[in-house]
Amino acid sequence: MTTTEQTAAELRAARERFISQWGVISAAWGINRTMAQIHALLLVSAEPLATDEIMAALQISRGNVNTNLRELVGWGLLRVVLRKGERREYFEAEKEVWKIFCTIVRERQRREIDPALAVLRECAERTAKLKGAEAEEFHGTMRDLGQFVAQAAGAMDKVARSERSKIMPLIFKMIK
Amino acid sequence: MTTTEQTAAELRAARERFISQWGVISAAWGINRTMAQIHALLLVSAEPLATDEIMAALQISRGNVNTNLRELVGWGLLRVVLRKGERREYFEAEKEVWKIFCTIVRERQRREIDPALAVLRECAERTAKLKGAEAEEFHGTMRDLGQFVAQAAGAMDKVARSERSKIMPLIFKMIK
DNA sequence: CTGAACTTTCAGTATATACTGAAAGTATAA
DNA sequence: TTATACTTTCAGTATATACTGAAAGTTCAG
Repeated sequence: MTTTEQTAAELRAARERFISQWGVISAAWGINRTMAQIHALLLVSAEPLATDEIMAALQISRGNVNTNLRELVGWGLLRVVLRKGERREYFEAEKEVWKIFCTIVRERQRREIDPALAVLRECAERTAKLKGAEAEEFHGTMRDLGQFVAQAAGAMDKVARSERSKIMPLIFKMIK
Repeated sequence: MTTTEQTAAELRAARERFISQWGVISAAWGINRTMAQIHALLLVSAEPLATDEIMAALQISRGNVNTNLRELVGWGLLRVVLRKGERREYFEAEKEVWKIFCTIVRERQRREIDPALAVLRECAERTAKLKGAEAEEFHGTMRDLGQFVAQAAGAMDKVARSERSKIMPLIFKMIK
C-alpha cells in the first residue's frame, strides 16, 4: 500500500468515526440520529453533495435523506446549491463554527424555550390571586422558574446575536 | 361551591398543567417524559412524597416510578427524606432554581459534552500528520469544532460553579 | 427465625419514533 | 406533449424506548 493510499484510508476512517459518533451524541440533545449524521457528513465534505450521494454514503433510503435535508435547511444549517447545466440540488453545510452555534441557539430558543416560557407564565398568572399558603408557594415557584428561564434565554440570545469578535473577549474576561 | 373549593380546584388545575407540559418540553431535551413529570410533581409539592403517592398522582406503575426516582437522585435533583417511625423513603426536590440549573449544567457536561469532546480530539489527532488538502481541511474542522465546544463548555461550567450573587451581575453587565 | 413493609428487578408488552421504497408529483428539455 | 430527471409523499414496517406488574430481594421489628 502506498503512502497516499494509507493517508486516504486513515482519513476515511476518521471521517466515519466522526459521522457515526456525532449521530450518537446528537440523540442526547433531542436531534435524530440520521439528521445529525447527514449534517456531520456535509460538515466534513469538501464539496456539496446531492441526495444520491448521501444515500450511498450513509446507506439510508431516499425518503429519509429527503426529509432530513429539508429539516436541516429549515434549521438554517444547510444551503441549497445549484450547478449550472444540472437539474438536481446539492447541499452544503455552513462550516463556520460560530455561525452554526448561533443558528442552533436561536432555533432552539424559538422552538423550545419560548413555548416553555409561555406555560410557566400561564401557570403563574392563573394562580396570582389565589389565597392560601399552598397557592402562594406554587405561584412563587412558577414566577421564579419563569424569571430565571427568561433571563438565561435572554443572555444566550444576546450572545448568539453578537459578533464573535466582540462577545468572546468579554466572555473570556468574565470567566478569567 | 365555596371560594375555598374554587381556589383548590384552580390550584389543582394549574399544577396539572405544569406537570403535564413540563413532561412534553423535557422530551425535546432528551429527558424522558415520566422523569420530567415526577420532577415537576415534586417541584410543586409542598411535602416530600413516597412512591405510592407518586404512582397515584401520575397514574403510573411502581417500577416506572422507582426507576425514574433513582435516576433523578443520580442527577442530584432529588433528596431522599426519612421520617422517624416510618420505613419508607420520601423524595423531595431541590427547589432553588439556581441550584437546579447548576446541577443540570454540570451533569450534562459530564455525561454528554465530555464524551463528545473526546471524539473530536481523537478525530483531530488521528489526522494531524496527514498530507493533502482534504486531510488538512478535515483536521482543521475537527480542531475548530473541538476548540469551540471546549470554550463554550468551559464558560458554562464556570458559571455553574459560581455563586449566583457573584455571577449574575457580571452577566447582566455583559449583555447590558 | 418469621412475617410484614417496603424496594428492586426484569421479561413481556405497549407506544412512539424513525425509516423504507414505491408511487405520485413536478419541472424542464426536446 | 412526451420523455426524462429529479423531488416529495406516505402507507407500511422496523426499531428503539418506555412502561407494566408480578416475582424476587431486602430490611427490620417482634
